[in-house]
Amino acid sequence: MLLQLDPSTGLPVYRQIASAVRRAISDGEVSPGERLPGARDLAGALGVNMHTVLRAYGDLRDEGLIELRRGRGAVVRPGSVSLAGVRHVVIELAETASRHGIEFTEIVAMLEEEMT
Amino acid sequence: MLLQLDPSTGLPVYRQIASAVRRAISDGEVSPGERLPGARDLAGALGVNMHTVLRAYGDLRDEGLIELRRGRGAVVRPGSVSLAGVRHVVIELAETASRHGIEFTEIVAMLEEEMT
DNA sequence: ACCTATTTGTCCGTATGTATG
DNA sequence: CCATACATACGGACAAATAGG
Repeated sequence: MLLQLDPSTGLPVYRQIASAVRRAISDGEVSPGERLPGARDLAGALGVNMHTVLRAYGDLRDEGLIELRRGRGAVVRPGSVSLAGVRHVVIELAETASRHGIEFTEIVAMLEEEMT
Repeated sequence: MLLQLDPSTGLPVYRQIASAVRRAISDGEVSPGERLPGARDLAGALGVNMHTVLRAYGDLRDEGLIELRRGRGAVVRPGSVSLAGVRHVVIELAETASRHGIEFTEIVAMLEEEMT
């Protein structure tokens, strides 16, 4: 799993890490059951603090993509492939909407039409 | 405004037309106030029936992107640039969700987290 | 202001394919 | 396998809006 940060985007580092992991799961670079790199290792490789990586991992856990247990590290959960792909587009939509100043309720209305 | 159909996708022609027009608006190839090609002309150029184009135009009108009046044709509405961009991502999300079998309510929950 | 020809979307119906029960 | 419903695409006729003289 190759991971790259881009300082020019202005996006928080922990979000960039989470996005990169989501993409890796969605693209099948890491499969359910596999372990992600340990927080210390990844932090060292990226040149950031361990807690920054852990914040990203925590978000991914809250989204249901990975399991996080002391001693075992971060393990990709079954079903995460679909979730990661969808989550990626959800985030893209949220960013697009806020960029254009469109409200959440309006987005939901548009989505409801489209998903009928 | 150049428009191209792809028969291999299996997507309904009227949807392909609507998508292409949305992208053209979003990319600034046509600006608010400008006229879209008449339904007969565009249909002739694409080799489809006039009503197929009109169905696409009707959908775009329902989305608030264009105005449709007989005698005058289809005119791009102000504010359509933002709307077109957002709508494009909304459709992408709807397709991704259905492909992965994820329900509308679940998508809304994910979106709410993200847009807070 | 008037008339008329043209442009253009709207409304009627029809055929075909594709799920659905 | 059949019937039903639905969506897609096409065709012809119609009426509103527009443009030119």
